[in-house]
Amino acid sequence: MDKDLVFKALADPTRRLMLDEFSERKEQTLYELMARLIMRHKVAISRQALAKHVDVLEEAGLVSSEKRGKYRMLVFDDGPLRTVMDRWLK
Amino acid sequence: MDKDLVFKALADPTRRLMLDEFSERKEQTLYELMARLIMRHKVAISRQALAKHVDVLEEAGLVSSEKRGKYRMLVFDDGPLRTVMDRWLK
DNA sequence: ACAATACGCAACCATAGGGTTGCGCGTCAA
DNA sequence: TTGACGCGCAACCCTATGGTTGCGTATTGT
Repeated sequence: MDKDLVFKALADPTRRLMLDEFSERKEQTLYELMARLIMRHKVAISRQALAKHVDVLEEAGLVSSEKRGKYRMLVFDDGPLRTVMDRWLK
Repeated sequence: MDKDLVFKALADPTRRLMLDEFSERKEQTLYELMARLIMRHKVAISRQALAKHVDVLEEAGLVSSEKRGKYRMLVFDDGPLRTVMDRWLK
């Protein structure tokens, strides 16, 4: 696990909102996620922009994607978050 | 405490190295900190650049500065780090 | 079969942010 | 008092990155 990629993923407020949603629902399609961001957080964002954010979360190991038919199912993993902060809190 | 500012502060690798040093020595002058970054982490950085990073850490509440004569003493506070991750880890 | 849908890819734009250089101001020791 | 040192401020440069638009591809339901 590359901690730098995790912090890079956490740097953006939209991605942090995405993690908020994932912490409540571990599995979501990209469109479900977008709908929730719009409705619950009033985030105006395009599908492509959101897909880019998903890519960043994937590189950080916070999300894994799984092709299901024509949908791309996203699965949250909070593992990296649990380990990344041990650095300064001992 | 503004969590967004904390994540912004954590976004840069140089600032994370600074926190590494602060977690070992809570009080340091700017020059002490610079010397440690250069020696222990081989970071080549100017005083002004480092001062900017300190400003960001201060805005996040991770560091407070105290004027002592002509020196600026920096004091580390890990409080914000301890609370900021509760968001997704429950 | 075919229209709608979910998606990936690529080019492009605009801004944020990390870094540098240059200057000036206090502070302190000789 | 005067020179060296620690620092703040401001202008500038360059790259990373978040966002958009446009197009092509694959999958699905009717």
